[in-house]
Amino acid sequence: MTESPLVKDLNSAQREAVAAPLGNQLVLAGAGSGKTRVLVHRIAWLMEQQSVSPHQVMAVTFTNKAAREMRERLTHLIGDRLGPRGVHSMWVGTFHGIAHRLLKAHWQEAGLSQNFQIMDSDDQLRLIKRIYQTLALDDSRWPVKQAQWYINNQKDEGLRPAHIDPGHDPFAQTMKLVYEAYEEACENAGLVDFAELLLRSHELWLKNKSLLDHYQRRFVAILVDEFQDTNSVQYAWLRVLAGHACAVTAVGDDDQSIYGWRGAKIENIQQFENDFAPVGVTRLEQNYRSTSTILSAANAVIENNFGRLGKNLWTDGGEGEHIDLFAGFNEQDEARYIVERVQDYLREDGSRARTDCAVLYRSNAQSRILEEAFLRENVPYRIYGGQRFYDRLEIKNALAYLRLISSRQDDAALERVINTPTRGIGAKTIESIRIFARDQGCSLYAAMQAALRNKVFSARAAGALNGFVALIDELEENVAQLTLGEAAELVLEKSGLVEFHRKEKGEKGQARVENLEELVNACRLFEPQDEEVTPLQEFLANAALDAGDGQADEFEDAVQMMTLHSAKGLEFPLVFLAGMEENLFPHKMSLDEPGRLEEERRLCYVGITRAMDKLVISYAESRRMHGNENFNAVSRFIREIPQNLVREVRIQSTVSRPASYSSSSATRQTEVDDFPDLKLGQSVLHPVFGEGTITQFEGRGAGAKVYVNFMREGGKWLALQYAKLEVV
DNA sequence: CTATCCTCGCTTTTT
DNA sequence: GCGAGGATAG
Repeated sequence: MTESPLVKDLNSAQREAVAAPLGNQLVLAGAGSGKTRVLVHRIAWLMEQQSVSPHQVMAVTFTNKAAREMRERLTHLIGDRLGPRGVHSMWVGTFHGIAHRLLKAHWQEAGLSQNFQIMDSDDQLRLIKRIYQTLALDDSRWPVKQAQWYINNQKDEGLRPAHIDPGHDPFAQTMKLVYEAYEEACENAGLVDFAELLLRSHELWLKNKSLLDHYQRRFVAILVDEFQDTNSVQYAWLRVLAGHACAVTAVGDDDQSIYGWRGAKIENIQQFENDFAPVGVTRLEQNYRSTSTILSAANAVIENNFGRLGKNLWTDGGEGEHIDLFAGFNEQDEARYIVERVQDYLREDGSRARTDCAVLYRSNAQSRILEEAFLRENVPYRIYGGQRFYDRLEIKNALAYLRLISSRQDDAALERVINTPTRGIGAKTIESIRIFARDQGCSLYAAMQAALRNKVFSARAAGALNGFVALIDELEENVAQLTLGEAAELVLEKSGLVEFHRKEKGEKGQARVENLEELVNACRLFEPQDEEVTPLQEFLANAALDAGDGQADEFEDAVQMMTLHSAKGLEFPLVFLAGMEENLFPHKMSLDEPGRLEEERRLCYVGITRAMDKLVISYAESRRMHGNENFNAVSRFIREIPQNLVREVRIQSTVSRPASYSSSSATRQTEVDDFPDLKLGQSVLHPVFGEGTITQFEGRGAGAKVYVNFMREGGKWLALQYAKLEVV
């Protein structure tokens, strides 16, 4: 093996992966095993030892964040050897970003219009809704969401309407019809959805051999991150591009495949070994993140899955602390405990930060209770995920104005803003424009102008429409001479969007105005890379492909809250896994199929392996779900963790949990036997009535009642079994 | 056109 | 139980 300074600080497995000969490589990289490090070093090594030049390298990731990180680390490691364009001489990006780049360069060959726009899933849904109207389809029989799901799935599998044989299945027949109409509408409006980017560029290569040949010659080395998340088109795309001569390095972890539900195929890892043979395989199993206690728990849980490629994480670090397990009386109790643990953790050592703590949960709905608990104790928190910046209503409206200015054919954009803010163009007027456009086979904007010329509208509607056309024309004229930031500011002012949201009552309007200001700011900071298109066009494409997360309050020291899915790839010294109950995690939708249950288990594995020093697992014995009280059993995943690693935490400062369960009975009921912490004169907290004092007792066991004198609400009798009293 | 009521749905999410 | 989006009345 060549001794290069590049591989000096790597362990032997990493070194083997980095310095493997120029050929196809599969790197099975466990959680926290230095996977990105290996990818970056592999690129450097190929350049140094195999004289691969930067522009012969393509590195593909799934998220913009991962692509950004890779670029940064490459610049850090070999920035001085990358030439004048730095890291931009390589193609480093997401599957979608790279496909977009190809389509922009070869729009003619791909059969697209020159200024095609990328449509996000929201626009896509609106478009399909409109198609439902033209086809007069019943959306209660065939939900629109399902049609969207269907279309995206077909595209992810590489299928066009022509490939689909619906047989006698009325659902498939209808969906095929929608899919066909949808394609036509996209074509006419110059719109391309996410899946289309990949499918279209894949087809481009297949039908244009000389173009494919060009790229196959160009790329000598292709590296793919998170290979277990690739779907069918992505895999096919890669296989075509790589051809027979290119060296592909695929890095992935079958145990961390958690996106099967959106088309990712773990099988692609095994498939890779066949299709790209000969393939060298290396395993990265040494973990640099977690204590051995945490790793043992993770290994034990994932062990229960079948058909794994096999991998066992180990560390030469210490054992660390036990995993704590807390049983909350209900979800409020659980949330309160978590907040308390965070406060203790910070109090123990002044150098610790709130960002060191993360609360992970299975579904977004769980965040509210946790949020309230943090809010009550004035602990700053930040929720990741949820609505993304560019998905916010006000931002989408603003972008739609910019899109319309940049492309008049963009019907989706026109529909969004023609009457936002309201300017007296009603549903009827818009409908007649739609009909006109359909008859003429032109864009809505063109139809509107033609209809105005033919004077088909009432004086009022015509006035409003003329105003709108004048506005868009005026904006376009001015925007051409301004910087992007100034242009955005002008558009927001003149369109009346800022004014519209300023007048909105409540804090919501305020927040929206602030978001719009943030958008102007993003425009100001935007640095165009591409000289082929206008900065505005480039910005719009970027906005469509970028979640734009991490906008506000990024630097505030706050506890991190997120779903298990969004935690993938991150690490925290202190991790809470909340809501570890059957039906919630594993989710009840995943219980019937073994494959889906295994995916839940992998999700649990991902969660456990996020923790560096300390893991706290919790569940609630009673939980309100969709308005009903549920008594869920303890998650099977908890039972899969060896007992000796776990310390059960008893409740100290709260109402005791119900003393006994009759575990034999199928429908388990909470039985209240006694509440040792409750006595006369005790101060208690009620979730609705607030703070009060116990002044009387009545009854025992399940029928026990207390009389509480509330500070705000006065005295009330409460059934202990139902009232969620907390000792203060 | 806007305000309000009502219904619906409800796992995970990137691009 | 809660929030979003659609339908309906004003």
